[in-house]
Amino acid sequence: MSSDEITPTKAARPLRRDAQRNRDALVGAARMVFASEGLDAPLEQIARQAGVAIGTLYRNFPTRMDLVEAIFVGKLSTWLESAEQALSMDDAWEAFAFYLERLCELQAHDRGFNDLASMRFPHAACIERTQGHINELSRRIVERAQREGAVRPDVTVEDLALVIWAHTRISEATSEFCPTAWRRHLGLMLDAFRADRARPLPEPPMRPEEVYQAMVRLGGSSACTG
Amino acid sequence: MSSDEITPTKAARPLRRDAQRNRDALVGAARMVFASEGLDAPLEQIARQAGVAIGTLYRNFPTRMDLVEAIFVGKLSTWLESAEQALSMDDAWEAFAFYLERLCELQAHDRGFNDLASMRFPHAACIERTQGHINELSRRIVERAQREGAVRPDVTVEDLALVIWAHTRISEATSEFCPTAWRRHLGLMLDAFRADRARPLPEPPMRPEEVYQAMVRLGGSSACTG
DNA sequence: ACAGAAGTCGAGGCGTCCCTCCAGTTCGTT
DNA sequence: AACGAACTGGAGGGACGCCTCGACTTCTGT
Repeated sequence: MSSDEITPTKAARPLRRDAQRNRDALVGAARMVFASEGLDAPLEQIARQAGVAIGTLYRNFPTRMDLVEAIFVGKLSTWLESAEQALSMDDAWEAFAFYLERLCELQAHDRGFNDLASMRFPHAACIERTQGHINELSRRIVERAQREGAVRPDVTVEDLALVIWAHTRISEATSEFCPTAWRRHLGLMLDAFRADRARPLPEPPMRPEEVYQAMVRLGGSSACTG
Repeated sequence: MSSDEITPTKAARPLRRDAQRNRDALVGAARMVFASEGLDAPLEQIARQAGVAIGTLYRNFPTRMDLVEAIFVGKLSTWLESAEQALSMDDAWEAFAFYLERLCELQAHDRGFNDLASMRFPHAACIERTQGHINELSRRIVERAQREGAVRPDVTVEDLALVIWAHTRISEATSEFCPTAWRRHLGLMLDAFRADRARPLPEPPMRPEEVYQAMVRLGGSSACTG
């Protein structure tokens, strides 16, 4: 608590060298398996691929979500950084489009991240915090583009959830035989978001809590007990 | 083969009365369970809800797909009829919009149909045939609207698959807390399809076989062995 | 009312995945 | 080199879902 400021909870003495090796192998295996199978992949498959017994996995990551956090903090930061980068761009429409494209690209080849982006896990503090932060930035990206008249005024950041959900399923369907199909969908969606000649929408936007609840609900399936 | 022309295969003598009652109960239960849990719902849950033992379910419907066919021929016909109705409408854009709305409405409160619409099952002849037919009509709906300049010329019927997939996940996410959210997504997509707002798309359309393969792949998860 | 065909039940074998537990091994320190 | 703490393997119990099978029950035609 005094000298090392990283991870102030858990004084966590360094792992034994063999243990560290195993942990690394597990993280590597989980990265691959989650990417191809999604967040509810069998943990035993991950252990097997890491060349380690199941007990060792559970020792290092008592819950599935611990493993998920370990894997995805990085990619979640990348997402966040894309949002920041977008906000630093000059053209607000370019920024908006850039941001969505980046996000979809991150989702495109990783079913695990795909799941993660469309869910919320109230008990995974670290992920939760980042996602909240990202949501703030997303809102600013949308609002800025609206102020400049590039994005239609009747959408809200909640509508981005629709894009994320849509993208999830589309890339699940197409990743194998037609891995760039999502770009076409995104192109259509971008046209939908443009301000010029927008027709009134038949339905009010979701409220933020509704989106949150919906994402929690999706997360409920992958045992996320914290 | 001579007198009764209905279901020429399977001379199928009528069921015993109690057996018919059980079969009906199973169909009813399956309708409910598939609607709320999707096509991969546990069959034992269906049997339980029908007040019948699992063996009886298997006697009536040796494979899951037999049950699925029994449940969904009706809804599939409704889908087909909506397509026909659209083709009989005067205004091609209205027809296009009407058709998509109808389809999404059918999907909206039925996770089973939701699954079915986004998958193909090569071994389920009856479903397969109807879906092929629907696909033909969809193509004509799109092309007519394009000929009249209502729908942008760079889309194809294959792009409707994107709408279906998108809708699948969106209604899965929102059905509980925000059950009309899909209308907003559909509104956006319709704007995306309008001819007068189109920017060039970044990606060519999928080819028909690619869509087919993608849908077969999605179907592979729910044991569809015929 | 009876025989036999038709239908039903549900236990049980199989497979998958979850997670726990502890005897045995390996590491790092002295 | 030797000790104790840290770590590991993997058997095993529990939950769930699939599907089969044969003893039992119920219907229906005569």
